Amino acid sequence: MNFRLSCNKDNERCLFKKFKNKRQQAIAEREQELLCLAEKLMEEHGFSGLTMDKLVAACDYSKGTVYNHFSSKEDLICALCSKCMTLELELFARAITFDGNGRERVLAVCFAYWLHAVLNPTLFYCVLIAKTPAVAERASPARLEGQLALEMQLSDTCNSLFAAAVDSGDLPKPTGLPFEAFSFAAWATAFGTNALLQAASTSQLIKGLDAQQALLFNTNLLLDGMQWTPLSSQWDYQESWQRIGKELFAEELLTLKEKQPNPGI
Amino acid sequence: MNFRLSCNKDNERCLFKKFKNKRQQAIAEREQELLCLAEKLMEEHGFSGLTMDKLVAACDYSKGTVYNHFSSKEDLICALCSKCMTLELELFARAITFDGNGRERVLAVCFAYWLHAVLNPTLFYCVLIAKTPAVAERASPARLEGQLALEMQLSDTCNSLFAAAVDSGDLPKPTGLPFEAFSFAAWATAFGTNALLQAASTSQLIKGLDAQQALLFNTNLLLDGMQWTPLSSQWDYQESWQRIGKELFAEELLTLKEKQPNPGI
DNA sequence: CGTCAAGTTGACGATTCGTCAAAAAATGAA
DNA sequence: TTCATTTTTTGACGAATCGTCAACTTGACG
Repeated sequence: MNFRLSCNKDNERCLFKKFKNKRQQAIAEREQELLCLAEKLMEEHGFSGLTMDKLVAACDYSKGTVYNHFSSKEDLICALCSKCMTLELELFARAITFDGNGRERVLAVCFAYWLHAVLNPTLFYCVLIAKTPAVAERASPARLEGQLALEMQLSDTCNSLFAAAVDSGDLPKPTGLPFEAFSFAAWATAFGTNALLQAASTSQLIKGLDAQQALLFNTNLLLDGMQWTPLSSQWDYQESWQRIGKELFAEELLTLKEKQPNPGI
Repeated sequence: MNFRLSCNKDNERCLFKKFKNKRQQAIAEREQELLCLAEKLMEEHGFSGLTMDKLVAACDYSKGTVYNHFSSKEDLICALCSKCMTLELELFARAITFDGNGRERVLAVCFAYWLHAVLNPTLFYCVLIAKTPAVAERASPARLEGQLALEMQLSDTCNSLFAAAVDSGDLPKPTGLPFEAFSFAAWATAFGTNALLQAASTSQLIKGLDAQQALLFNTNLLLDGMQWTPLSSQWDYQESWQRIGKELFAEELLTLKEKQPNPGI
């Protein structure tokens, strides 16, 4: 039974929930409502503006009820982190359907990752902070479990792209290391680039670099290093990048333009 | 005068300080003392264990005095972040003296970066957290300025390696982008790898990967992608990595072994 | 010794966190 | 419907934390 719950076929899960107890569903909906509120609070009043007391004041429920959902402030942050990863997962699912070669699909995932980070800077930070011992230590076990499951789904999504590339021969197998090492490298580079660029907007250190350009550039370097064909010298990935934006994320890019009137250099 | 203070010739600065007011120096020393205490508190009681009240209780000074040093808790965290970067700077300075080719020196810097992150996990997290808007917003302007200066010194150190490589012809100039783009890519990859591996030790997601191996592997991929000669296929960088550890960081590696009895796989 | 600037102190009010006994609501049997 | 039982909700409360500030101490200097 436990096993069934943790499987990721949403239909089954929803049916199960609806059948057994509609009460539970109302609770789940309320949780989403609270999470949206929390996100809004964070966006408005900065990070430290997110307070349990404020959340209680902003919603129609009492403190006890809120604490029924989130066992602590840290648990709430982890919940936001999970929400973030769920959104990412959806974007990634769209990204890997991109009509192109394998490398382009990886770029599409990077595009999605970057887009999500820029559109939801607060949530992006939540993921960072949720990894922090202070937070992880105080979150509820159930929440951490859910988080781990999401992480695995995310990395599975990425791994599938690399596995396919190895199968098709576009990407030579690494010697002495599992092919997941490739996948991890790409993830680390994308993550590091996004994180530093987000932080850089604070510190204004790397002014000359456009975020999109930097991520595309860095990823291309890495994939070239893996000798994933076609190499960046043999293919116009700049154009692929544009095409990814147009064909997969037109709507999100529009939202982005509304948010930031001046879109880079 | 202001300019003189912000220059980085330590001698001048120290002399200036000592001459003008020995009182100031006592204060500076006390600040270091408080920072060490704060770090210890964080290590012992987890991240949220670091509390202004606890720091006050642990030291011999009153709350007001502590607040004379750090205008807020966030300011204290930023101070810890600066301490972290200062340590990194020292390690990097040692790294770039490595007796080898240019790529090896970059690896040495990566080695130093990794080593520092593993030896001071709490401080490493401070850097992450200090970038967070919540923290940056509430830190004192002076502190942020110092932090920025340190960041610039760090990136200058890295840039110098890449500039030298471009000059010597080992590294082809990037087309259409400043060569700092290379430096940034390496930084982002190293940062992302370290951060994810630190977090991974929490989430146990990437069990099969050894941290050192992963960082060496990822960096090599990236530098190969840049076509920085000699490529990893033409040179045994695994051996370079070992040599870096032996020749530059023997002492630190010993400390590491004492901390972690089981050194990877 | 007296004066004044600089530095120190810790009590204090304001927030925030998380708990828990009591009240309210939902459930189900008679 | 009625009433007992279980589940959920409530908000007052105590403990911890943050940051302030008026009073106090220190030490430099004439």
